Amino acid sequence: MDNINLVFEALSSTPRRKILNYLSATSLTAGEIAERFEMSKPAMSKHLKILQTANLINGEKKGQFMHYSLNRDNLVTSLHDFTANLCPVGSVLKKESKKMADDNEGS
Amino acid sequence: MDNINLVFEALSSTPRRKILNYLSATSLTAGEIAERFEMSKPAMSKHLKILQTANLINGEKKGQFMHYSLNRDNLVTSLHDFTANLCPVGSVLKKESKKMADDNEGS
DNA sequence: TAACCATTTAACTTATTAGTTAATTAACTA
DNA sequence: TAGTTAATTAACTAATAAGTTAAATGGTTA
Repeated sequence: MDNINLVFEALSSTPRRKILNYLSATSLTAGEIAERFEMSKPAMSKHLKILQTANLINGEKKGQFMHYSLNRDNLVTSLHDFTANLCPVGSVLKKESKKMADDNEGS
Repeated sequence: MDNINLVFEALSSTPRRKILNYLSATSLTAGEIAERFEMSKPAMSKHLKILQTANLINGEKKGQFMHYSLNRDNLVTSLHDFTANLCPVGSVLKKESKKMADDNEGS
């Protein structure tokens, strides 16, 4: 399956989007993530695998712990590429983009 | 179901994303869209309904024809809002945004 | 080594999704 | 009015997704 397909498949689940939100603050182990949900560890493990296969998160094994972190780059570029294909240059996307750039001017 | 949920649910299907691509070029009737797929009209009708419920397309009845068009605004703002929540201000999103703005400078 | 802990895999069940054909609704036309 | 066309709804089937518990894997520690 190609990447955009994997990305949208991964993002279609509310718990998976919630996982990404948790990981946007900090890296977490599989167990720490599971703690934040009312769901078994095996179920969580599947969600994490789906996110990792879509390249939206990275997993790194440290001893017996699996540390997961957000892969912002692939998330942003995937969604950006998708949107860009649907939006003719000079149209909505451009306005949105300019607005974003302007909003962040001072930071 | 809240809108972001509907949006990602709608976008998780390859045929539905393909419909959006067709509609990015021009508005089309339900029948014209169905022609472009190897799928029955009822199946297509369901996909169109899902996209409309997510507010990603608009449907307008003209006589016996149903004309569908892309709702770019909701698509772009939904994905933007989602991304913005996951990306701390001043980080990847900002770079992406600036890049987009720069790329479009001349247009 | 033996017991323990974190995580994943396997096997399975249930719910949901995506498609089909047949029937219905509504608009158009001879 | 009768027949045709466009689109949707209804009823159903098959494939997929999402969860469960039990078992396996691999690293840690007494």
